[in-house]
Amino acid sequence: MSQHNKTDAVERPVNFIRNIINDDLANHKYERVQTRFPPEPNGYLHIGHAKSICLNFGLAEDYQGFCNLRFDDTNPSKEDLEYVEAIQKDVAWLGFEWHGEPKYSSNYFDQFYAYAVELIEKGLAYVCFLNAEEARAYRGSLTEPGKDSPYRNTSPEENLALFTKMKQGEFKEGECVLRAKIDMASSFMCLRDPALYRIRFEHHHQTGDVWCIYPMYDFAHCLSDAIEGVTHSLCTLEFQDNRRLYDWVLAHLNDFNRPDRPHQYEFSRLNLEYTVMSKRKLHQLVDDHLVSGWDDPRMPTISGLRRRGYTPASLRDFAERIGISKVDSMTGMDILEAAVRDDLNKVAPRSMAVLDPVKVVIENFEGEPLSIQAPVHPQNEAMGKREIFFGRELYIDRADFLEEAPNGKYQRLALNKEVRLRNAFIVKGERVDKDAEGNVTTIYCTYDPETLGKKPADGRKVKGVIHFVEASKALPAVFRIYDRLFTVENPVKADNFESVINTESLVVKQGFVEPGLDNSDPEKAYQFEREGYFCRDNQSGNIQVYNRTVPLRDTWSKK
RNA sequence: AGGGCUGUAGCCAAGCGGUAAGGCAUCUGGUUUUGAUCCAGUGUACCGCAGGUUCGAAUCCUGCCAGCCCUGCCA
Repeated sequence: MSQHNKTDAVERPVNFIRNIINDDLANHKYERVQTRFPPEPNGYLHIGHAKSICLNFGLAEDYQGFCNLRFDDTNPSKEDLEYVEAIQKDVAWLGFEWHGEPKYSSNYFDQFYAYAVELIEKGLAYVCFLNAEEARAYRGSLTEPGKDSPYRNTSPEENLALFTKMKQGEFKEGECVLRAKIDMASSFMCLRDPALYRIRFEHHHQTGDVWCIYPMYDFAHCLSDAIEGVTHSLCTLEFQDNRRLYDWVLAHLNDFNRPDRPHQYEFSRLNLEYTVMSKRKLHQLVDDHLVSGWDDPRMPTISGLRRRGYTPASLRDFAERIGISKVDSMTGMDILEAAVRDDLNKVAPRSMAVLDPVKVVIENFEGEPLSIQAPVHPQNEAMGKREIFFGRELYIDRADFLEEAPNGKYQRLALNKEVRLRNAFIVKGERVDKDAEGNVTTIYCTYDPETLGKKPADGRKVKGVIHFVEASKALPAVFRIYDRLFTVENPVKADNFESVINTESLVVKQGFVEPGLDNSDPEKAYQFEREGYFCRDNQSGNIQVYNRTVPLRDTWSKK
């Protein structure tokens, strides 16, 4: 019990929130840690949510507390069951377990109502009949104080009666709201008598039609935290001002005016280069058919990244690498890509695929294709062997052949030059056939039969290695090569963000894979050697369709 | 005089008065049947700027500059 820290050897990087928690525990402000991940079910989760999920659930794990999954469902006009289901799936896929059943803010609607009544009784809330435009005018501006609503001094008794009528549906939508009575001159705009409840005759996905008044975020969120016993309520920077309202509400309710009530802390949201993170923009991409859906592999959504081939481990590692702070930052894709490569390099079986095939004929090879046992992972023998073939007709990638080697650094196939075929023999380019346009149609080679699994006996050096597939056994396959969705680092800054979409963010290629991939599983990662990490598309059915997750690191083509 | 925040290497990010961690990227060697991996090495960071306090400041104080957020009956 002496340490509130780790349960295992995993050391997570420190951040200011951990420092706060450590202090709180040391000072006995709390004796436990409880967090929550509180998505609004109005869209799919993206990698920015993954950062928050890893933070909240990670803290709960490390401090042996727990973390609730709570749907912040206070606005029935924007929310949908489709999203609550998708969100649960994504959180679970990331590998986190929420505490007990999923929670909903709507579970607490009765309690919210009772707390609203308490505020009214204390003369701290009133029913206001100013319409939306009037309320805006009364609010003042950033530099001028607002004016008190004419309904501000209604008696608690009268307000109670009015609020009851609101609940009973006796007023029209927009006719009135319940407001907190705070300070119309506050420099925090959110403290200028904020609305607590509004009228919405709307069907709610959890509570059906029992309510026609719905609480606002600022009222519902702090109360949900307090009701659940959350200790550290973590959110993003734009809620910094709202913290004053969060504190005000809890401070004025008898149940929660205690030192161990929840406290809110804000960290900066994730911004990733060459993509967008706001739900509005993501919705726009989907609705305008700029992508195939929420799970388009180019989307920064968790479902998109999953379909792209990202693993839960890689996303969690990414979250750890970028850390938590309060700086407005723009994170580079390189960190995300480094995280997947690190994971996939360790776990992905190796295979060979030719994405842009050109035929090779081995002139001195006769007979049936030869079976060869190749390692599934050259650095991990425990992963076993796989069967590949070598024969008279092969495919290699067009990019791996030039009639004439351009310089001494060139390590691929050329006429009169030797190169090793990965996992097989050394071959030498002899001559080519071309079509009318001058494109190479067939490369004729000879192979050295003494070089399977060994270097040439005469000691000659053959530096290059290229990959191939044997033609008669190869499986036709489609490859989807993905690139960044936008052409600029920060699409939000563009005048029209649709004009800055990368038209080459998806390039489809037709080629071949090894026969062993016949029944590869969707979403399972493979390394196609020298090409990158790919996974079978989860919607491709019986056709071999592979999505490129990320190419291999390339320190050579840039030179 | 509106308020709330933030400014540490190309990008993330530790540091909380004792003289700048780490990751990514970069570069250089070595190993290698993936120009990958792996291994070793590699950074003069005016710690936003200017003053001040101190034996000593990225860390404390003052002023300035820059960026982000706040006037939904959205979250």
